[in-house]
Amino acid sequence: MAAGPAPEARLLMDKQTFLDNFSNLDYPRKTYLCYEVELLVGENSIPLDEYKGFLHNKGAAMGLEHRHAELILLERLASWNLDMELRYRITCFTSWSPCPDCADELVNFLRANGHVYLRIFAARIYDRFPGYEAGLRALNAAGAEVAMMTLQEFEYCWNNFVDHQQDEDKPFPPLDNLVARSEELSQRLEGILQNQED
DNA sequence: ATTTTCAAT
Repeated sequence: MAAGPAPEARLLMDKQTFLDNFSNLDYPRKTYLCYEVELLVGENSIPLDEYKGFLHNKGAAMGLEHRHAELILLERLASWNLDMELRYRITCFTSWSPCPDCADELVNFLRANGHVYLRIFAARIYDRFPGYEAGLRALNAAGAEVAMMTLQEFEYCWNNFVDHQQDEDKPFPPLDNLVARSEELSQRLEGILQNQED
């Protein structure tokens, strides 16, 4: 077998895939999720690059199982067998915020794994199903940070998860209205999280 | 200028 890439070489996301799926001005019918893990040691955090990557939901090809992105993340997490004696922070950048069911699953995971802290930055609010607000609040109440992606997170993802070999493509191309839309969504999310409906 | 949402609310 030919020598493969070094173990630390990770697959990066195609530029256009990122732009198409993380744009907060569109409504793609799939979800991408970038994730990274840090080990928390005292006041410090150590990036664990072997647990850095991205995934997307498993679609609906006839008869095949479909699965939301968050559930795939939880499967990967389980496979890593993170040390229960240590503390970790998982940061996700997801193109759609978690649906109510996925929010429940994440809450269950957090309850069972007190050594894992979770941060979720979403490009858009997935408000298709009733209960999405309560789901986001439940996540928040379970200790997860839930926020919208701002320009800072878009740039971070671009620099850390996206393949832009050519120099001319290096800086994140600021999409029209992306920042304004992000601010709008952040205000809306803040309202959702502060609401005490349930 | 528009559109609408990880198949199946």
